[in-house]
Amino acid sequence: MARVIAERSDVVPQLAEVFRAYGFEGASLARITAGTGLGKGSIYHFFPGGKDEMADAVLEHIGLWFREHVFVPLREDPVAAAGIGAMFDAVARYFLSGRKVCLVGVFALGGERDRFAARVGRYFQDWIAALAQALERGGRDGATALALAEDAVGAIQGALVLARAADNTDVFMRTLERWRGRLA
Amino acid sequence: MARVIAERSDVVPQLAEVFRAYGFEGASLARITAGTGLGKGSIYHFFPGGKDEMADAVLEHIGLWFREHVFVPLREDPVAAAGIGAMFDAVARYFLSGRKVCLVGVFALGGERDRFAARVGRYFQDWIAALAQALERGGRDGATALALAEDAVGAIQGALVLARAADNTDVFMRTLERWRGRLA
DNA sequence: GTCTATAAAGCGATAGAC
DNA sequence: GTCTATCGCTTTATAGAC
Repeated sequence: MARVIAERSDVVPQLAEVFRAYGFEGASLARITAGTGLGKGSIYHFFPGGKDEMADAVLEHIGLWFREHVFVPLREDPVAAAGIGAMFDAVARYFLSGRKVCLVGVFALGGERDRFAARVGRYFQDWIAALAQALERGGRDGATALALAEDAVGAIQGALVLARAADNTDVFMRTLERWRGRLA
Repeated sequence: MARVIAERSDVVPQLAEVFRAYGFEGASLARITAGTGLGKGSIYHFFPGGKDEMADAVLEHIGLWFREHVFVPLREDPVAAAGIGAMFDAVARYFLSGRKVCLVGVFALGGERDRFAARVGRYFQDWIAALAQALERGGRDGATALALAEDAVGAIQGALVLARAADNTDVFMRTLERWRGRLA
């Protein structure tokens, strides 16, 4: 009988979806084995530290994705406005236009914050800093750039809350387009 | 030995703090009895429907508070700008300047959304509608008023996420003041 | 690397005495 | 209205065969 041998890196995105769907406390081993298709034995082979290590790996994976697709373009695109445009495109794509929720935001609001404080804090801090730097390169003064960056990143998180509350992604896309305009 | 007899209405705010601190799944009966100082027997006497009924009572309690202190001033203050100012004051007070998280937002992002969809959806819908109406009374056209209301309510939710992620309430108060200015 | 079996603890909820 | 004792189930995590 043929069988597929998994790697740790294959499991992380699947774990991310389980944590996103149920939260940290709600992501039971039963749901994790269902979502990954692996038995407990395999899961604990990859993550001997249990759920904490799984969630940590997921947060690291998300951090890397944002670094590559959002923070780096913001910091390094020679045309600052193009980097900002890339950010909005990447965000719309990543959150599936508002259907998918931000796991870092979920962890920030929940009791998991303290446990994962370092990664959660750094994610937003890096995002705001990268956007502020791009806005400054685009010609704004430092204080305005920082305020706008804080507002835009917060607005994206807030729009995800509203979209999920209303079960309607339109509010997320409308918010994204309004902020695209404000930052242009 | 003297002992205090509790009423259902005394317990609801304490339950709110437990749900806020641990989320719905994380709010175990053990934490609930610790947070309320009541045994399981008393808790189930007040809420025979268990945790679902407790959370529902908490959401209703929050809804009533916002209706009284936020939505009504927005809709009925003869000076629209004064109603909007009252909203920002009430919000800063309610969320303890960003130290306290929005339970409705937590439920919206988590797996609890579907279970409490009606209350969660209505909370934000009513808030946005009341603010948009006040902005329109203040002289904005309908489309602008709605867009601004959506942005402001989303910004408040997003700022709570950022404040808790950074463990720093300043970002919440800064956001509130910027939006107070934008809506003035 | 994968699985099943199992342990020990915690879970939500109920029953019944007071 | 409050409590303790208890039920049955699920939880995380481990052990050990393959």
